[in-house]
Amino acid sequence: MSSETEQPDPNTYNFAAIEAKWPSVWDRLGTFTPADDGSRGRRYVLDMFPYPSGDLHMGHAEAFAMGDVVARYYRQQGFDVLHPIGWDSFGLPAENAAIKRNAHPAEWTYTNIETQANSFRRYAISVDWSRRLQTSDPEYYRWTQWLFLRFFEKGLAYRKDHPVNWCPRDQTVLANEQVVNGACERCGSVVTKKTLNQWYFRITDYADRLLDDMEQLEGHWPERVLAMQRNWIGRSAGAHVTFTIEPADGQPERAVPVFTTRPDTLHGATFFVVAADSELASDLVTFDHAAALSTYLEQVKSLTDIERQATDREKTGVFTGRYAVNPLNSELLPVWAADYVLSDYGTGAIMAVPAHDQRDLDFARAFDLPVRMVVDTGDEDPAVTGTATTGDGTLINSGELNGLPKEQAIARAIELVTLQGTGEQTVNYRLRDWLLSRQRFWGTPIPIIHCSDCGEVAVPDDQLPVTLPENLRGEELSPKGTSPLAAVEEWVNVPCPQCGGDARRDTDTMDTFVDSSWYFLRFVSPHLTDAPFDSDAVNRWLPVGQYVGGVEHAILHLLYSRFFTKVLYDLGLVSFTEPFSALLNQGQVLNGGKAMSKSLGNGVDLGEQLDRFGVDAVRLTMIFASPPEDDVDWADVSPSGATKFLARAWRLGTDVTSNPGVDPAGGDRGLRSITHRMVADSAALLQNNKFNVVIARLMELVNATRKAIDSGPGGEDPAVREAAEAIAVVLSLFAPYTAEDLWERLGHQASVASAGWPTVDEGLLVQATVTAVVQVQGKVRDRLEVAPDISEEELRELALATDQVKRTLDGREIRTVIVRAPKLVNIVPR
RNA sequence: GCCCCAGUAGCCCAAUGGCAGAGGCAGGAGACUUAAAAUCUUCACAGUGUGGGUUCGAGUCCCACCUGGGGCACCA
Repeated sequence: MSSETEQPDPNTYNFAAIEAKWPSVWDRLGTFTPADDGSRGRRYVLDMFPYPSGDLHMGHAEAFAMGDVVARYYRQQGFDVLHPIGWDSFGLPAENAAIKRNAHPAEWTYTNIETQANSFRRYAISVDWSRRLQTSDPEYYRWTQWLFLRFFEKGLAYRKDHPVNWCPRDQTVLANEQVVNGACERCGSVVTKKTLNQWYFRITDYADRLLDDMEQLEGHWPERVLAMQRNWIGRSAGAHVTFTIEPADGQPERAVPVFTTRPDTLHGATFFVVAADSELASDLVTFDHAAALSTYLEQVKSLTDIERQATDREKTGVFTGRYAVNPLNSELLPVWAADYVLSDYGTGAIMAVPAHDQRDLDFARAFDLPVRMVVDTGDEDPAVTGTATTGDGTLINSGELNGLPKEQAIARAIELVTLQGTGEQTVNYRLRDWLLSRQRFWGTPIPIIHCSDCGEVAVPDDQLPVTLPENLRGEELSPKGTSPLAAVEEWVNVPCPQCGGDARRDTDTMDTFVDSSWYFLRFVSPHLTDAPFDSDAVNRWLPVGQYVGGVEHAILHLLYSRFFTKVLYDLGLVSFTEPFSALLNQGQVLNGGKAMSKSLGNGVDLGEQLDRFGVDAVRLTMIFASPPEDDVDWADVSPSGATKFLARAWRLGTDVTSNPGVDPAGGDRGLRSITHRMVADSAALLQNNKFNVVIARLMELVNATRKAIDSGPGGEDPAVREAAEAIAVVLSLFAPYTAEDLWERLGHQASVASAGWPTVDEGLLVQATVTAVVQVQGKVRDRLEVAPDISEEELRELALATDQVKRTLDGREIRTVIVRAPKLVNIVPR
C-alpha cells in the first residue's frame, strides 16, 4: 500500500495510531484501579467471566462493550468502580484438546487465556488487571474446595445412589440443568440414564428462598430470566395423602403417600399408579404379575429420554395385582405401574383422577378403567368427550365435599385428611438437587478421602488445596467412565486423616459451575491467602450493582450463584442474600439472521473487524445497533459508518480554537442548550441502559457542533469548546481511544476517563419558546409559538382565538377544553 | 398445552398517554475535485401486525387474535 510511505496527516483520523498511543498511558495512570478508601460511593460492575476457548469473538465484543459502558459511566459520575476480569478456566474443551495433542490441559488453557487477555487490552475494557484470576489456579480452587467442605459440614453436600444423566460421548454425568431436550447441552449426544453414586448439593433446601427472594430482583432483572427461574424451581402447592395398599399374596400391608395439587378430587380417584421404574413398583408387585412388570420395565428402559418425554405417546402400564384404599371413602383402587408417573417427582406414586386430569384419563381409556366426575364444571362428561376438565366448579359425588366450590373443597379435603392423620398440606418442587461430581480430570478435585473405617472424611483445611497431578498427558486423560484421576495410584492412595489407615481420595472433580458460583466474591480480595475472600471488603462492594452476560445462563450459573450466596449468608460469611442486584442480558451477535457458526460459514472474525474499522468503531457499532438486550445482526449494521462518525467527532478537536478553561457563559445559546440537553438526557438514558439512544444523542450534538463551526458562530465560540468537551466525555464510555485523543487535542491532560460527567445548567434546558399544538377533537389544527411558562388560561385564550379553530368549530358549541401548558390544547366540541 | 418477550419507513431503531421521527444504514440530488475517494449540503419514504375497548386524545393502557423469538412440558 502506498499509504505506508506517505507522511501521516496529523489532521486525519487514524485509529491505528491512536490505538497504539494510549494503553501505556492508561496503565501508568492506574485509572481503572479502585481506591476503596471510602472517599466515594462504590459500584461493582461485572461481566460474566469468559471461558478461554480460543480468542475473543463477536459475542464477547458485544457483552464486554456493554459492561464497559456501565463501568465508565459510573466512573464519570464520581463513583469508585470495581470492574475486574478473570477466566472460568476449568472444563472439558481443554481436556479434549489435551487428549488430541498429547498435552496437559493447562497448556491449552493458559495459552488461550493470554491470547484473550491481550485482546481484551486491545479492546480497551476498563478493568483492574491486578485482580485477574483463573478458576484453574490452585490458589483459586483451594478455596473452591474449602467452600465445598463448609457445605459438606452443613450436610449440604452429600452422596447418594441415584439414576443420573449420563453423556456417552463425554463419558460423564450431567446436572439436570445441562440436559436440553434429552441431549447433552454441550455435545448434543442423547443422554442415557445410569445409576451411580454421586455428589449432590442440597439446593432443594433453598427452593423457597430462591423463589421468594426474587422479589428483590423484580424490576432489576429481565422478567424472562425471573420467569425461567420460577419455571425451573416449579413450586406447586398441594397435599400429601397416604393410601394403604392392602396385603396380598403373602405381602404385607403398606402405606404409600401421593402428592396431589387437587385433593378436592379424592373421591374421583378410580385407580392408583406407581412409577414403573421405582423400587416401590417392584416391592408392590405380586408374584403373579412380576413377570409382566419386568417385561414392561425392559420395554421402558429401552426408550431414550427423548422418546419417553414425547407428550403424544400412548399410555402404557401393567397391573401390579395390588389394591390401594382411598382414605376418604375406603374404596379399593387397582394399583398400576406406568412410566407416565415419574419416580423422582413427588413420591413416585399418584392417585389417578381420570375425570379431571388428562394424563389419567388417557390411561383410563387405554385400559378401560372407570371415570368418575366429581367437579361439575359445566363441561360435558370427560368419560364421553375424552377431555379432562380442570376448571372451577361445584363438587359432586364427593360425600361431605358436595356443593363446595373447587378452592374451598381443596381446603376442606386437606382438613379432612389432616384430621384423619392420613395427609397434610405440602409444597412440591420441580427443582432437583444439584449433581456436582464429574468423572473428568480438568476440574476442582473433590477434597474428600474415603476410608473403609471412617467413611467420607474431609481433607483438613490446612492440607488444601488437593492439587491435580501434573504428569498426565494425552490418552491418560481420555474418558473411561471413571475419572482419569482414579488411575493415578500415587495420587489416590493416602492415609486416612482420621485413623491413619489406608484410604483413597475421591477421584471425581467438581462441575465447573461450582467454580463460577463464587468468583464474584473472590474478585474483591483476589490475592488473599488465608480465606476465600475478605468478608468486610465483600460486604462493602457487593451485591454486584450491574451484572452483564448472556441469557444462556438464565438458570444454571445464576441459580447456582444465588444458592451459594444464600448458603454463605447462613454461614455468616456475607451479609446479603442476593449476589446481583441488577442484571443485563445482552443479545446475540448474528450474521444474516443466524447465529454465527462454522457449519454455516457465516462467522465474522473479531480481529479482522478491529483491523479494518478500529476498536472504537466496533464497540460503537455493537452498542448503537440496537437496545442492549436485542440481538445485533452484523449484516444490518455499519462499522464503516461508525468509523466515519468517530472521525467527525475527532475532527472537532481541530476546529476548536478557544483555549481550555474559557468561560462558556457568553457562548452561543442555541448550541449550549443542545449540549446541556444531550448531557442531561444521556444520564437518564444510561440509567435505563438505553445506550443506543445515547449514541444517537451524541451524533446529534456532533452534527450541531459541526454546523456551529462551519456556518454558525465559528470555532472560537466558547460554546463550541463546551460542546466538544462534553462529546469527549460522553464518547469516552463507548469509544475510549478516540475520546482520549480528542480530549488531548482539546488541550487537556489524560485521562478523559476520569474527567467527570459535565454539570448540567438547568437554565439552559429551558427553551425560549415552545411550540404549542392546538387540536380540535384530537386533530391538529394549528401551532402556536409560546413562552414555556405560559399559563393555562393564557394558552386557552390564544388557542380559542385562532382562525383555524374558529373555522373548524364553525359555530359549534364547545364542550370542554383540555389544556396542557405549554405544549397542547385540545378543544372538544359538542 | 402453559408462561415470558417483541412487532413503527427498504433496513437497524427513537418517541414521561399529547405534532409518529432523534440517530444511523441503504437510496436520490447537489457542492468541492481534471476525476475519484474523503468531506459537506440537501431530499424522499411509514400512520405504528389485525380487530375491538378505555380516553378529550392510544405506537404507548386493557381484551382477543396473528406472526416471530425464547422458556417449561407425562411434574400429578
